[in-house]
Amino acid sequence: MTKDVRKIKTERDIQQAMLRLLTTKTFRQITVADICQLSLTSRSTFYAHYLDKYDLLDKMVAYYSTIFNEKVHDRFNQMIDGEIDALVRGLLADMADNRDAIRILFTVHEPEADLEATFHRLLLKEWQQFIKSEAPTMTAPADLIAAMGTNVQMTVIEWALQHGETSIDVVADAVNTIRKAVLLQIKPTMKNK
Amino acid sequence: MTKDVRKIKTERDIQQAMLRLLTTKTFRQITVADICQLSLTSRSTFYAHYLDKYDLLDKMVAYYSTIFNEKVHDRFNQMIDGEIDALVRGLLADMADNRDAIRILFTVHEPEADLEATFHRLLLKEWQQFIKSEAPTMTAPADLIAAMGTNVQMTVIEWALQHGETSIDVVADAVNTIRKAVLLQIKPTMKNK
DNA sequence: ACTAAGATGTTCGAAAACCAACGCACTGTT
DNA sequence: AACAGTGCGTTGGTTTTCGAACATCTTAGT
Repeated sequence: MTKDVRKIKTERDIQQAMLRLLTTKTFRQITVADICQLSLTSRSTFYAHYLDKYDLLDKMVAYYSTIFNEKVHDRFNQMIDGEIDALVRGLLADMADNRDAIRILFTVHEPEADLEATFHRLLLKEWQQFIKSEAPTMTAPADLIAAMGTNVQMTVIEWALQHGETSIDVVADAVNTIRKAVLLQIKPTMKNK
Repeated sequence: MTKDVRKIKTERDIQQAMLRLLTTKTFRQITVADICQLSLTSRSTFYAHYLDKYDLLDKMVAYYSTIFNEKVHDRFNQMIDGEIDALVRGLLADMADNRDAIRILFTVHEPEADLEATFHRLLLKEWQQFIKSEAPTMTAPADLIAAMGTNVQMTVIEWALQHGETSIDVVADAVNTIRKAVLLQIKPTMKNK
C-alpha cells in the first residue's frame, strides 16, 4: 500500500524543479517542458503524476497547507501567553525544513492555488473560533478583532520567512505591544499582566 | 549510444549519498546499505552500476582525476607568468562546481583510491615534463625542484579548497615569493622579472 | 489565410529500477 | 557449539520510467 520509491523520487524532483523555476520565471511562463527538463523526468511520467502544471501547484499548496493547518490547530491554545507569539515561533520552528519552499510559494497567486491566501484563511478561522469560545460577547465586532490578530501574525510570519527566524528578536518588542493591544479587546481582564 | 537518463540520475544520487555520508563516517564505516538508504536506490540497482563501494569510490576519484588532468595539461604552459599561479587560479575556477566534492574526497585515503595522491601525481608529472623541456641541464636535481613546485601548488590548492577561492588574495604575496624562488632554479634568466 | 514553431496531452514497447527473498561469510554472544 | 545479528552480493517477477511518436491547439510572422 505504501508508495514505490520511484514515485516519491520523481515527485520530489518535479516539485524541486518547480520551486527552482519559480525563482526565475512567473508561474504562467513556466512550461511542462521546462519542469521535465530541469527535473530530468520524461513528459509522459509527468502526466502520470499530475494532470498539468496547475494540478502540480495545487498539490504543492495543498501539502504545505495541511502541515500548516495541523500545526496551527495544535498550537493555537498556547498563543495567548508568552512573549511575541509562541504560536508563530512554534510554527516557524516546525516548518524550518520547508521555509524556502514556502517563501517561494508565497510569491505565487493563482486563483486556484494561493498558499499565502490559504494560510491567511486558516489562521482567520482559528481566530474566529478562539474569540467565540473565549469572549462570546464583545464591545468591538468580533470579525474585526479576528482580522486584526490574523494580520498581525501573518505579518510576523512573512517577515520571519524573509529575514530568518532569529531576526524575530529584533522586532519582538514592537510586535508584542501590538499583540497585547489586540488581545485586550478580547480579554480586558488581561490588563494587569 | 548516450546513457539513459535514469542511469545518470541513480549514479548522481548514489554519488551524492556517498559524499554526504563521508562527512559523517569513515569510508570503511560506510555500508552499501547506508548508501542505498540515503540515495533511495535499491540494493540490486546499486550492484547494477558498481561492483561494490570500492568500485564506486574508484569511479568517483577517476572522474575528478580526469577533469583535473585535462585542465592541468591545458593550462600548464601559462603557469610561469602572472601573479600567483595562473594555473592554480584557473584550476579552481574550472572546478568551482565540484569544489565540495573534491574537498570531501581529499579526506579519503584508500590504497586503491586516493584523490589527493592522484592530483599530486598528475601535477608532478607535468612539472617533470616542464623542467625537462625548459631546462634540460640544471645545477639542482630536477626531481627535487619538480617536487618543490608540485608541493607549493598542492598547498595552495588545498588551502583554497578549504577557505574559498577569493581568500587566495590574502596569501598571494607569500606564495608568489616562494613560487619565484622555485622557478629561479629552473630559469635563472628570470632574475630581472 | 497559411505556415511554422512551440506547447499540450496521450499512447506504447523497451529499458531500468524496485523489492522481497535467498545463500553466504563473518562476528560476537550465551 | 549453537545462536542471532549484520553486511555482502545475486536472482526473478513486478512496477515505473523513458523516449519517440502522434494528434491537437495556440500564437506569431509573412
